[in-house]
Amino acid sequence: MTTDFNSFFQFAITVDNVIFGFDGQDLKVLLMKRGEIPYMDDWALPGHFVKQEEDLTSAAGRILEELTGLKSVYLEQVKTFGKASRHPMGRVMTVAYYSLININDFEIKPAFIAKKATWFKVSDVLKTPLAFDHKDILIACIDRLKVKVKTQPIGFELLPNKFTLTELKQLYESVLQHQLDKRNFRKKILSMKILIDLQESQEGVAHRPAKLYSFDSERYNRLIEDGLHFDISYPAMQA
Amino acid sequence: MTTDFNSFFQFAITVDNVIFGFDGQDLKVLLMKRGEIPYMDDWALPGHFVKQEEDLTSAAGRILEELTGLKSVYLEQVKTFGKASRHPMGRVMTVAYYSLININDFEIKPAFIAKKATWFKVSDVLKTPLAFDHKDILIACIDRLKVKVKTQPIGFELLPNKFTLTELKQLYESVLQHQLDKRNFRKKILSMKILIDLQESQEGVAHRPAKLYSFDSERYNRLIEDGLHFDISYPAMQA
DNA sequence: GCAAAAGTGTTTACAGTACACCCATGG
DNA sequence: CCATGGGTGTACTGTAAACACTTTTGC
Repeated sequence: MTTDFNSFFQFAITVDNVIFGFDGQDLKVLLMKRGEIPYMDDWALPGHFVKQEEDLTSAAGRILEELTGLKSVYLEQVKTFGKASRHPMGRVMTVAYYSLININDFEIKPAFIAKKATWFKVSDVLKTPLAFDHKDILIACIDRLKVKVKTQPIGFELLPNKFTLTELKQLYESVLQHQLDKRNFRKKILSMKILIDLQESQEGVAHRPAKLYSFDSERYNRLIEDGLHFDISYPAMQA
Repeated sequence: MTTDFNSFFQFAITVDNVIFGFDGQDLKVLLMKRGEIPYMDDWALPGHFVKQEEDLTSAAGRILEELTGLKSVYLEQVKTFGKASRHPMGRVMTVAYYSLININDFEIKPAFIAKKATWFKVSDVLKTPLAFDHKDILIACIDRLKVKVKTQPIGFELLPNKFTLTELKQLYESVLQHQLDKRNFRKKILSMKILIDLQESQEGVAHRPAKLYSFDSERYNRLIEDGLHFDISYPAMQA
């Protein structure tokens, strides 16, 4: 009975992290070039083994911080992948997380530059193979992000503190893969009253400068309690 | 390096399964009385260790089938719980699934009767303690079910093949914890044209017998491709 | 004929949609 | 003065919401 019991304790757990960023134009994902077998030289999601005394959530945070230096960013567990054959070196399950970071706050830590951590356009990565089952993991995280971004104000995590409405719209379009109508989008967002008008404008652009806004999370929380329905849906489409 | 690597392979993985049923009145969950330490004699979710050569998904299906004899029921992975301290006997992560079964199809397998597998009203279980972190797991599964049932036609999994519109409404009310307006609910469901009118009625009830319907999944799939939005939301409320 | 649940329509209000032109700036 | 993207309003349409009475059966 005891030996039987011990035989179950032979799994390894990894966390793989789909780190999303937004460059003002496209949704991006951070990949690393593998320096070891298996899948040597293939692109892979950043990830690592969970340590014996480490909470799962802490492991996810650790991976992100080791790589980017960022703490307390948006991090959400998505799904656990556990096919017996998924890892050639043994029985390894992986728990997929995704995180949303402001691409400007970020610099790749020196220790990881050798591993060629790089941003890729999500749409490009979907066309190329990745190590292990990382393509499946990426797809699961994209799908979750699409659902989540429509009903929770997490899109702001991908933007700088100060942003324009056009940037916000572009962000939603690149995540949802749908065009949004400019006037309807502005009307909807502004009517929620969850943005602070910073009374500032862009500078040095060769066109009428856009107003800058920031997200008012305290106000958002108050409004949610009063029954606000945050919902960005893409029936507001355009040809 | 190799020893280091092997040191990661000391986790055990379990699957815990929140099995939901519906008795026509309330949403129910199946619990088992633990016959061993830790948490001897406490109520717990059905679950078991994942075996070395077993896919995670297969393990979830196996647990369900061993207990109920049911195959190919609705089964969805929800979340993995991995606090280092969550299991007193060692490092055990658990992957939570929930499943939806038709309570009439079901009988507890003899091997499990000794373990006192029993249905409880979900609303009652939420008021009592459970073994391990199973309360957290249950809550996560309820939350997921609430979200899912609104936008996917999974509620039918909990009903007999033939059901009345009142039963369907009662089901949604017990899952969503909101009253729905009778006329608006009927109008909405029937306008989707995803139910087959069986041209039969209840028998032996002491009031006007209700018409029986069944869910037309093929038609549903066709309509979804044509852009049907399945959405049962509870703004259709009543005092 | 009474109790109990099934079944049925209309009106109102709000939110989603479609759509085109003027404005401010840099070069 | 031209190119570029920023910013604005209105009319229409469809769906959600509120709401009360009649019907059918068993006893």
